[in-house]
Amino acid sequence: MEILDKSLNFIEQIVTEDLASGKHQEVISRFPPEPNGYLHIGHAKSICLNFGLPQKFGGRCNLRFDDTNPEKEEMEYINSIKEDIKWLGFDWGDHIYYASDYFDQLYDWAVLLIKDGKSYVEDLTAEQIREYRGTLTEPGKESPYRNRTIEENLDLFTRMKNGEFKDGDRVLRAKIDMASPNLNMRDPVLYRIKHAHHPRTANKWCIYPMYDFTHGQSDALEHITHSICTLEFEDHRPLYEWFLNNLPVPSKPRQIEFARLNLSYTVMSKRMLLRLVQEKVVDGWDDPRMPTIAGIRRRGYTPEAIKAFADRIGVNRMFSTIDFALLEHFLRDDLNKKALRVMAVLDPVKLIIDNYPDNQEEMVEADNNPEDENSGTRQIAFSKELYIERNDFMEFAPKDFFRLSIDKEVRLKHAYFVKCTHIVKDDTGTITEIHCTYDPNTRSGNSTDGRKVKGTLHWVSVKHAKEAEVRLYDHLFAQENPYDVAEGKDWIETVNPNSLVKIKAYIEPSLTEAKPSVPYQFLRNAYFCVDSKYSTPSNPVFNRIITLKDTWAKLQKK
RNA sequence: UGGCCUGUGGUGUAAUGGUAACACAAGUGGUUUUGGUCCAUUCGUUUGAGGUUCGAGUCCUUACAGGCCAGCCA
Repeated sequence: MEILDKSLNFIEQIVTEDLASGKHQEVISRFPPEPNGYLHIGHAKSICLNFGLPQKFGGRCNLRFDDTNPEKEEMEYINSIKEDIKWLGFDWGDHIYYASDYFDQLYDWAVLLIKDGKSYVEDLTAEQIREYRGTLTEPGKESPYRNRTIEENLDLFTRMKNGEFKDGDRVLRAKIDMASPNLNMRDPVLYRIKHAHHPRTANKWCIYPMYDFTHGQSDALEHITHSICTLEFEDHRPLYEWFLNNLPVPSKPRQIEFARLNLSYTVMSKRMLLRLVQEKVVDGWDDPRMPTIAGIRRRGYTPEAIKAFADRIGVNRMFSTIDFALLEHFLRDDLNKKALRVMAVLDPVKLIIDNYPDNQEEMVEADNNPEDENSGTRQIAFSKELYIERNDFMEFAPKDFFRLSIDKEVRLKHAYFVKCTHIVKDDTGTITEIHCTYDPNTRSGNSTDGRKVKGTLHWVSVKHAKEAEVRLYDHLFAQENPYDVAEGKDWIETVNPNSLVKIKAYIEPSLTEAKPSVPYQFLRNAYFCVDSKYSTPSNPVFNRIITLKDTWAKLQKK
């Protein structure tokens, strides 16, 4: 067990107590996704928790697909989920399971419940069941079929399994308490008829167990010690325990609920994410704007940043919404350490050094990452004509503008000091050329006479630069809380229309060899990575992972 | 007008009956060959009321606020 230098969250405290009391020798958790969509950053929180516990206290975490609803589940999702968990850096070893592995056992237990007089076949329609269920404030009433004989129930349930009835004709229900203030205890449905092809059991079954009848027993079969789920299952805990207490299960797991992750400027509901995909608001589940693991991976987020984030936000039972800026902080923190610094100009304007020899070019040395002394240096071509960022020049500059202006001197990163002499504009008044002179004695970026400059600009050599498509991303939703929409309005209208802007940029030549998942810092601008889906050597595409903090932009807004 | 759960800076998380701490955000200074990084600094008596106690963010009562539940979804 590793040394715990940090206070324990409430679940870790429970685990610590269970280990200390001898109730358990190790912690066995499980991550139980339903393969009906892609995993998102909210799942990442759960994955870090469930896989983190055994890493910290000893034990293991099973991966278990909760595949009890064949109408919504697909192999594509199973595969993506496995890939995403691995990418985050977690390993389930041999412990991969499927709820469908337990369908036979579950069926036997359903029969046992019938024999014990604790469950019955229901003939009422779905709508009638709803009417009989009562409301939040009124008790339900018992079904006329509630007191069928055991023999009749057995016969009917067997015939349900044998496919003698159509979808929806009958269900199997537990016989608990129609007057319970907890709706989940008002004779919950255990099995429903679905003549559907299942991704794993194919056409073996036409009846499928409900979540409630599956989850706890699956946990018990796997000897899960702590079954961690989100808060909305809190009301299901009495039912979870009812099954464990009324069935001869091999172990008694404990369900513990925690609050799911909410993040500002995004949504975490699989239903909503699916709609964004289906209506092509985004470019698939792995669109770099999506909060899915696949999306943020393609965007260039790192597993380390996500894990540091998950660690910081903690685990509790309070409803809260985390500031997206906190996730961005951990991203920047990690990228700052790793990203190679390169130069690229996203909104170019030509800078011409009039006193630099026409056909001369020279190589200047650039450090790859000042945060990493082992990252080395590279050579960059410098010449008479360069591109710099349009917003690094201002014709009429305020005194706190450190960049280039007429008669002002700045440093070209890794190269020379240049001083602007004049500019050239076209008919519309747009600047087309910025003319400068350079000081040959400032090579590598420092003066010999002690002269200082306030500003340092990045640049690329016109002659040597390559073109690339650059995709600039912003929050997928324009408002902090996408759920906050006026009555009658559709949440999809809150999607940020500027969440993706594609531009053409000039990059330094070394970047044509960039590989996906390797982060770069385009100096003074943002972190980028090659897009794994669309980038090719001849047409490189870069995704903006996240901007650098920009104090100047902040000042300008005032 | 049922049941269950939760209330600590702007945001999120600690403090396990004994000096309210940390991170993010925001602001202000400093350093800097990235207006990045880094460093320093400012910002809350814990939802309200009552109670127990030498002592309460922590325990009790109550009010208020927020969340979840009436799928043959999970």
